[in-house]
Amino acid sequence: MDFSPQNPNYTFFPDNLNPMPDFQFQLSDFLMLDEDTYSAQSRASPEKGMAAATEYSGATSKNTSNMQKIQKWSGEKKSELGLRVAFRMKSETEVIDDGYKWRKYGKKSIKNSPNPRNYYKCSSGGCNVKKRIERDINDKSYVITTYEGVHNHDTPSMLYYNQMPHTAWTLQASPPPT
DNA sequence: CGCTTTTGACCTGCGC
DNA sequence: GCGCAGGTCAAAAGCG
Repeated sequence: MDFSPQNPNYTFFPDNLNPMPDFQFQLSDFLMLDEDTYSAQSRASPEKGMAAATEYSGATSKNTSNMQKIQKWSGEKKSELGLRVAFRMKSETEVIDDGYKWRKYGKKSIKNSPNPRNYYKCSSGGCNVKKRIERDINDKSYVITTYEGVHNHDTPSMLYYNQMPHTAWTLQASPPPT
C-alpha cells in the first residue's frame, strides 16, 4: 500500500472496502506529531514531516529544542500510554469510525477556537487509549484527530485495520511494557 | 437494564 | 501564590 504523504490522493479505505460510501475519508495532507514543532515542517515538506515522525517515535533527535518539546509533550506518559499521533483530515462529520469502539468522556471549549474539543477513551476493557477530536480553526471542513497510546487488543474489524495507516504507526510505536 | 452521552465540577500544570 | 487553560471525573439523563 502506498501510505505516504507524497501521495495526495491517498484514500484511507480502498473503494471496494470503504465501509461508508458517503464518507470519503482522506488523509488530507500530513501527519503531524506536535502542533507547533512538526505540523509546519509537514506542511512545508512531507518528507521532513515523516522524518519528524521517525524521530518522535525513536527519540533520536539531536535537536535539543525539539527534544525538549517532545519530552514536554509526551513526557512520562510516553511509556505509560505510548505513541501520540495526530491527523488532520477532511471530513463532514467529527465521528470517525476507525474500527475501534470509543466512549466519550469529556468536552471542552478551547481558547482561541470557536470549536469544542471532544475527548474519547477506547471502551475496550483494559485498553486506555485516548483520542481527541476537534475541528480545524481555519477550515471547518477539516477535523483534527489525535490518538494517544497503542491499543493492546485487535481492532474489532481487522479487515479494515489491515488497510489502515495504523499499521504504519504501530510499527513505530514502543511496545507496551511487559 | 446496561451502556453511552452530557455537562458542570474538580484537578493539575504552567506562566506570571 | 494566584489565575488561567486544558484534561478528567462522575452523576444524571438518554437510548436501544
